[in-house]
Amino acid sequence: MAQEEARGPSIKAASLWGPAKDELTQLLTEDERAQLSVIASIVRIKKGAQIYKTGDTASAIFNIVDGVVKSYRGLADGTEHINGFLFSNDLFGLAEAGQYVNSTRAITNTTAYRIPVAALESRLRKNAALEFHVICRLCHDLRETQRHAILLGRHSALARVSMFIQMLEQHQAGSSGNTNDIPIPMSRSDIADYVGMSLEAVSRTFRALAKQQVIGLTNHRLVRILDRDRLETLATA
Amino acid sequence: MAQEEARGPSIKAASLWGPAKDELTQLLTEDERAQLSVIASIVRIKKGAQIYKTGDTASAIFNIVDGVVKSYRGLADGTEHINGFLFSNDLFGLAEAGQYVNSTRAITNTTAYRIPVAALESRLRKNAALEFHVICRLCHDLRETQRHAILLGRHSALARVSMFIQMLEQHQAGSSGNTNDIPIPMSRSDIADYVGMSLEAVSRTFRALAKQQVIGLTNHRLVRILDRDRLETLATA
DNA sequence: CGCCGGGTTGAATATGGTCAAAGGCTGTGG
DNA sequence: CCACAGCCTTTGACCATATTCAACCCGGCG
Repeated sequence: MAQEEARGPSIKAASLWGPAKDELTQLLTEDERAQLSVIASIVRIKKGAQIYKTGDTASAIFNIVDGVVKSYRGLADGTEHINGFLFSNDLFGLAEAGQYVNSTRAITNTTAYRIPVAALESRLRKNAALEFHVICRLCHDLRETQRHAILLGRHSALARVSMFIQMLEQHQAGSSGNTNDIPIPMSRSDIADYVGMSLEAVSRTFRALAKQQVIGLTNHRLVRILDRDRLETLATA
Repeated sequence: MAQEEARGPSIKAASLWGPAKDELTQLLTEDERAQLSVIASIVRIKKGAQIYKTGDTASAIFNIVDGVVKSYRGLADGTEHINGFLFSNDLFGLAEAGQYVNSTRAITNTTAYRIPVAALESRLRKNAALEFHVICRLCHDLRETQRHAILLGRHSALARVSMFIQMLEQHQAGSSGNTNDIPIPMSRSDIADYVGMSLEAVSRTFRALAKQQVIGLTNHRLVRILDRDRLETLATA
């Protein structure tokens, strides 16, 4: 199939009431994407650059075209908790009382739509259909955050890392053709801050999975799934 | 002040763009509450009763009038992960592909509005203002789930339980007058499944906090905060 | 070619999990 | 009204696991 043209902001999510599908569906109509294009601007963020930080005035939300972003919060004890990794078609910029809740930083070079909240809010208040699509997306994010909480609640390191790999795999399956090769754009340290373990434990667990022939590690940034069934067992049990 | 009359479904949340407040604000107008009353019915759920379980056909969402509900998922290894505890003015019944994502069970006797999704969706599609309020509430839930994930990411038992007590305190501050006495409606086992520790560890940690004079434990279902500063320190550091 | 940041590995330690048993509250039935 | 039974909670001892601290390795980049 032909590559989808860049027609404006794109938001995908699993359906709330429709039939179960593996693929996420585009929530926005052509018309909505065009409307949003008018109020949006494209921004390019260099790898490693911070986009905004907790407490900044929340003037816009972002919709990723391409790249990977981490959403995180600095904790009082100096550590960093990563809420989630954001990919194409994701939306970020959640605010509370006019301020961003989390900090965000580009993990790879990233292109995104920047949509000012004022303009967005006025569009939303007039357009019930568009709002409904935003609701669908928020439900999707809520489910994903709940899955993250389940991951963090697991007691075994193998279970956590296995779940993490599965989540990356799903994201990969959605955006490109199904392969067993999963690129790992983030560092071990970022993974550690996401799964709630020390970076050494993450490293050890990856190696343990490789030794058990569950995954292959050609280099630290590429995982090949060798035994999907066993990965599933480790992740769920 | 006089007790608010029961005029129909009630949804509260922290504001997205307004000024920071301690109290949550009522999102629905009198008119919206009246509209929702028409399509909603009141249900009473006995303590300990399951409301629905993961995979059930999602025919309605619920809005708690009074009582406490736990939202949880049974895991493959037989353990139970609790996503959150739900109180007055909370909304629950999140679905994916027409099925409930989580299971829910009443912890105390509970009264709630039951709102069929079909009727709700048709109202939403016609009423942009109502939809906007739902969006606000979903953002609120998202932030709360993110806080839960932060709690689960903390490595120390004292930090987790301290954060948990703070969360209960906030909920208490919102619904009744500010006192230092916090009723604990859920069992140690439920707390354990929420904070990701064994129930024994939860019990030990409560006792440790009591021994350090941070909290007082008149009985296992009532916590009195003795040293709020120290609790804050333990929770954040 | 050598440096530097991220990744891996190792050993000692601490923390919470697990197993086991006793204590206390509640609700029920005599 | 009291006694008992069952469940939840607490406590203790031991053990498994991940953290910590530290050294080393590797790969990429100047």
